[in-house]
Amino acid sequence: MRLSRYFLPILREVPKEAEIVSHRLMLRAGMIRQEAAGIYAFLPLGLRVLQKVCAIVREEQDRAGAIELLMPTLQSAELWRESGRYEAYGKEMLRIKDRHERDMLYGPTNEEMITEIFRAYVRSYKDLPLNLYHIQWKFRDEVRPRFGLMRGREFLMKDAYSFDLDFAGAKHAYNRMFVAYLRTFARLGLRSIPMVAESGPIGGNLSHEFIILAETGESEVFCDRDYLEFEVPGPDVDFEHIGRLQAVVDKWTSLYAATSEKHDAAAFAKLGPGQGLSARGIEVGHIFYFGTKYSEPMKATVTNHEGVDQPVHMGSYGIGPSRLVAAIIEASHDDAGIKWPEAVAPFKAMILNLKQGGTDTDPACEQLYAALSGKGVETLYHDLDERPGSKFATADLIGIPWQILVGPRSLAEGKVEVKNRADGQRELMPLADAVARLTA
RNA sequence: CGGAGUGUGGCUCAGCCUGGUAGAGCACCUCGUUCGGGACGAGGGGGUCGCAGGUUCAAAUCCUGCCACUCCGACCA
Repeated sequence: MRLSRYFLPILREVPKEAEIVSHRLMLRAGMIRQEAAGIYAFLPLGLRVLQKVCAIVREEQDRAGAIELLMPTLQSAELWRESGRYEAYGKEMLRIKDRHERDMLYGPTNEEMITEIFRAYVRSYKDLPLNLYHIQWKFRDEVRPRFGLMRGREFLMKDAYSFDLDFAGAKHAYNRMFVAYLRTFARLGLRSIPMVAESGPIGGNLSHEFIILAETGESEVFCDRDYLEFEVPGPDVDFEHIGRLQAVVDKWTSLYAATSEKHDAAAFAKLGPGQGLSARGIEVGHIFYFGTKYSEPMKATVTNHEGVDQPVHMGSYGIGPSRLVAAIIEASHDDAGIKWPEAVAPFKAMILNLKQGGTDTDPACEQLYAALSGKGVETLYHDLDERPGSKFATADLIGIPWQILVGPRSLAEGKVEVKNRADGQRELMPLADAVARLTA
C-alpha cells in the first residue's frame, strides 16, 4: 500500500479525551475514531489489526473443535423472557422497539439465541459434543464507558457455546477452550494467566478469567510468579485426549492466581518471599460452565442412551478482539508509539523514502516495494513528500515491525537500512538482502 | 446514577471574570528553497464560538433551559 493512496489520519497532538496509552496511541495512529461515548469506528489501519486478531482467535477456536456461525446483533425480547433474563439483565441491555411496537434488544451476549438454535435441530446425544461460536458486535450500555476500546459500549466479541450430555463432557469442553485461550493469547504476543473468577450475570459455578499483566490494567490481580514461566501448549496439542488436556489445565490452575474480588490474602501470603506477584491486569477472556441454567428453562434437551430426554450441559467462552487490540498496545509500546507483534501488525514492513523525488531513492523504493509486494509481504510505502524526521515519527507511531530506510547516503553504497521496531536494531544491507530478510 | 469539569476552524488551546471588528500554534492549499530523527520563506483558504431562549444599542463573553463529551466513584467481554 502506498501511503499517498491510503487513508491514515495521523494526529500529531494528543486528543484531550484520551486518558490511557492505548487509547491515545490508537487515536494518534489513525486506527479508530470515536463516534459517541464508548462507540468507535475502526479506520483502515485499526481494522487491519482487528482482523488479524480475529483471524488468530478463529484459527484457535477451529483447532479446538469449535464451529463458526454468525448470529444477528438484534434479538427478540421473547427469547430473553424465556430464560428470565429480559427482566434480570437491567439497564445495561439496550432495548429497542420496532415499528410494530415489538420489543427487541441489541444483544449483549447470545446464550438464549444459541440455545434456541440448538434446540431447534439437535435431538440426540449422538450429536454431542457440540461447540458453536461467532464473532459479532455486542452492545452493553455501560454506565460509564472509558479507556477507549478497553471499555466501550459497543465491542466485538468472540463467544463460543458448548453443549454436552453431562458434566464430564462439559468439563472437557471447558478444558478445550481453556487451552485454546492459552494458545490464542500467546500467539497474540501476550502472557495470559487464568484466574478463578466470579461468573457474574452469565451464571454458573466454574469460571476463569484470562488476565494479561499491564501497568495500566484496570483491575488488581495477585498470582504466583511462576506463571510467567509456564509453557504454553504447542499447536500439536491433542484436544481430543481428555486426560492430557486435563493435565494441562491442572498445571495452569495449580498455583495461586486471583483477581481482587476472589483474592485470599492469607493464601497469597503463604507463597513465600518474592513469589507472590501483585500487579494490575486486563481481562481479555472469560470462560464459564453453567450447566443447565439455560437449557432447562428453554427446554434444550437431547435423548440419552436410555431414551430419556435430558437438558444439555452448557458453557460459554468469550474473548474481546476489540479490547485485545487495546490490550496488545498496553503491553507493547514505548514513548514513540506502538510496537506491534508481527502476528497482528497491520503491515509487516514499511519503506521510508528519505528523499522523496530523489533520482536514486525513488527507483530503489519502487524496486523494493514491487519485490516485497510480489512476495506477499504486506508493505506500506511512505511515499509522501515529508521530512525524514516526520517519516520516522510516523513509522514509530504506527509500529510496523520492520522499517526499511532508503536514503541517498547508504544507497550510494548500494545499501538500505533495515530497522526492527521491537528492539531498535538497525542493519545496513543490500536491497536484495533486505527483501530476503523480510520474506524469510 | 451521585460528584467534578469541558464544549471557540481538522487538532491543541487563548479570549469569557470586566459585553464592543473572532485569535495563536499545528494541519491544509499555492510557489520556491530543502531532505539520514517531526524544515524554512512568501502568499492563501477555512469558524452562524454545542443548541434554544432571554437580558442589552450590542453577547463567544451575562442569565435560564437543553444536548454532547471527559474525569472521579458504584458496575462490567
